[in-house]
Amino acid sequence: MRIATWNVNSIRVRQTHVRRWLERVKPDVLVLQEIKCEAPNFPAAVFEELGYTVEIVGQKAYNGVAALTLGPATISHRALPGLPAEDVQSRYIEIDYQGLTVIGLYLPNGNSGGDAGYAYKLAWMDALCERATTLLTEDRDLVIAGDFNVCPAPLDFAAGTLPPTDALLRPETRARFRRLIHSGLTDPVRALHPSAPAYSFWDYQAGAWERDRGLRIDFALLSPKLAECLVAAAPDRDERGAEQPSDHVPVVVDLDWPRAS
DNA sequence: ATGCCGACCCGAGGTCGA
Repeated sequence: MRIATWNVNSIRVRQTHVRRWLERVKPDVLVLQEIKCEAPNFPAAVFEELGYTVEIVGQKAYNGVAALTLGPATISHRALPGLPAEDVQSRYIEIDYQGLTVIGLYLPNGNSGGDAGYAYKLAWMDALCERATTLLTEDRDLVIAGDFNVCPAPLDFAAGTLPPTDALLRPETRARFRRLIHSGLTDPVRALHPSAPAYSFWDYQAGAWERDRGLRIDFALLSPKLAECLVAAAPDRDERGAEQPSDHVPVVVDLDWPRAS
């Protein structure tokens, strides 16, 4: 089982990149963030031709998430349970696929909108912790993947790229990420690569890619039984060097799951 | 420290991202 997450920064601009990547890497599941379009404008046929089922939680211009699965999947949630009903930002998708529950998310950045913008990020993280706890209590085999907009530790960002007050670094942000991990989830990239930066994002500006001044903010967290099946996990850095790339690269996790024995 | 780039809206230039 190969599971991947990718913030594509517009699926319409990046559809050829994603198609080529799917043909090369052949994940069973790919969750996408920042598709930046409503469902009717999502180029679903491009991926359906490759055998993927496409589930979309779209939004015009901003945000928007989707899940591509090899073969059928069932969408169970189009918004994060526990958020106010009037919240219209498309940042969450939850699907059932081959016995797995897969969440794809685009967590609020929290640097815009002043105090209210940061409070929204924290409320979002609180609701996510609640959702994770609920699903883990139900003993689901769970993957929570996406753009978390959190650098959990100093190793996860190049020195000097972010001020210490940045919403990706602030203590309240990191405490909530730790709470998520402590609920029983494993960060597979860090588990297998304890001392590698393993960045998943490089800003378009200031030569960030050329200088390797990146951030690790995209994750695919695993529930306990899935973590025991971990085989490989890494960002696909090569995609950042492509022509007209997204500022994020895919993060790919391989699991020996379901186990034969 | 920062919006230098790139995407969105539209059909100029403002807004957003991390």
